[in-house]
Amino acid sequence: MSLFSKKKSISVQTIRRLPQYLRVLYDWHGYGRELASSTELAQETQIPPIVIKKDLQAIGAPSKMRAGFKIKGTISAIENFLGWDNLNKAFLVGAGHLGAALLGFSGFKNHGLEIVAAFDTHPERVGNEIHGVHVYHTAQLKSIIEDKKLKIAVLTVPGPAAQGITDTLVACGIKAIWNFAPVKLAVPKGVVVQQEDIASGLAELCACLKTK
Amino acid sequence: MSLFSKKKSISVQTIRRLPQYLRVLYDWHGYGRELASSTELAQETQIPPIVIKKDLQAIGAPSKMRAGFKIKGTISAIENFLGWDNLNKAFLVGAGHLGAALLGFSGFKNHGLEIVAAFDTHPERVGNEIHGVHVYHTAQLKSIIEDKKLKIAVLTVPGPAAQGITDTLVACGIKAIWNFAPVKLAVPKGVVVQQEDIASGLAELCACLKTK
DNA sequence: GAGATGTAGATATTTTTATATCCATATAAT
DNA sequence: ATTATATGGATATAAAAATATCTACATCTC
Repeated sequence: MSLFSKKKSISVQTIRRLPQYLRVLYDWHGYGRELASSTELAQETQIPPIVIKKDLQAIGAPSKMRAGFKIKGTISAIENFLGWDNLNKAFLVGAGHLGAALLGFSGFKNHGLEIVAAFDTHPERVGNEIHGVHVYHTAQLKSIIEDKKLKIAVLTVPGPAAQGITDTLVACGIKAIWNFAPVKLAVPKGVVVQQEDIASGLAELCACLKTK
Repeated sequence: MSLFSKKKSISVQTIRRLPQYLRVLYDWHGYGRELASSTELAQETQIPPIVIKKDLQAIGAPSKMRAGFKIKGTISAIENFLGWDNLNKAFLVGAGHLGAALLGFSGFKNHGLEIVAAFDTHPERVGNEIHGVHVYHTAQLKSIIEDKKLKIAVLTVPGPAAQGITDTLVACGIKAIWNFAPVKLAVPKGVVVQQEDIASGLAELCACLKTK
């Protein structure tokens, strides 16, 4: 029995469902509710109750046998599991339309992310503030990453620029990249890349339309 | 042996991978290449060659036994499967930051989507053009949907407004909704909703960071 | 207090998806 | 021509995920 026995390898799908639970639980918590059951969560999220039960079980959310799950405790369990209970300092590279949209999304504070800087190469963007976040020139990446101790990069540059920026980020010691460019990034082992591909969702929608 | 035997029920994951193949194939096609193998695609996309082989097999992409897959034919097969070989007229509701970013994304033309109208309620947005697309008031939804024979809705409104707009869209006969609001939409059977949840990807990234 | 009810917990089963293995064959090198 | 090689095709295996089933128990109703 090792210290690593805790690692039950929670499935990716489970992880992707957690934010959905969180949203509903936040809502209910705001109304002063204290307990919620899998079946109630199922009604709200349209996810089968058995799946919810297993997901919450997997991350060790505290529950009461008959009464369901404690809302406050479940929120804490999810936040803790995702590391959303304390803020990671992040920055954004590529302050174009999408970048600006992300900078304007206030919800990240609830998601463990605090975007404290933005970078771009366009002269008309550099030096401005977008939604309260200063835009630096990309040339300053290294110094500011070190200075502000930034950990997570949000990449919203055009596809052709993505790999070049990534190489710079890796050289700066960044270990986590949230990539919105439609490019598969090559990174050394130990660097986590989360690919956000808008086309995948559209493909799903279109395929569903065609077969229907 | 029915006529429906063709329906091999292609997996969602396969569908979500198709756009990745497409991007690489477009690129190679642009260079005048004619043949590509699973292993080559695997190198470029970092997807295991066996998966690629099965995916392309599943949608019936034409191939040559030894030489690999015909790039042109594979592109056609994917485009045809996804219905991306002819444009669907779409519109966008919610011309905020994210909406504007999507309107500025020219790539949709390659993805079977042509956004020909936008809607919003803010007086300062209504009447403007964003990236060449006119912004109408949401009150005009019904008439313009019918007038322009629009089929697909892209929903980029704030969460609280999403369900209300959805009800209107359903009443207008819209059958496909691409939803970027972090809300699970309730729709009648027969209406396809594709949920785009940015928090899921972030959760994946954070969980990956924590367990590493 | 007794029983009905709905819940989490644990386990088992099924389904889906990914991965591996072997084979026939077209191509390229010799 | 001959051989080596890399590929798609087909099948089999493994892994992952979803779903079902059963049990024990806390709460509620009467």
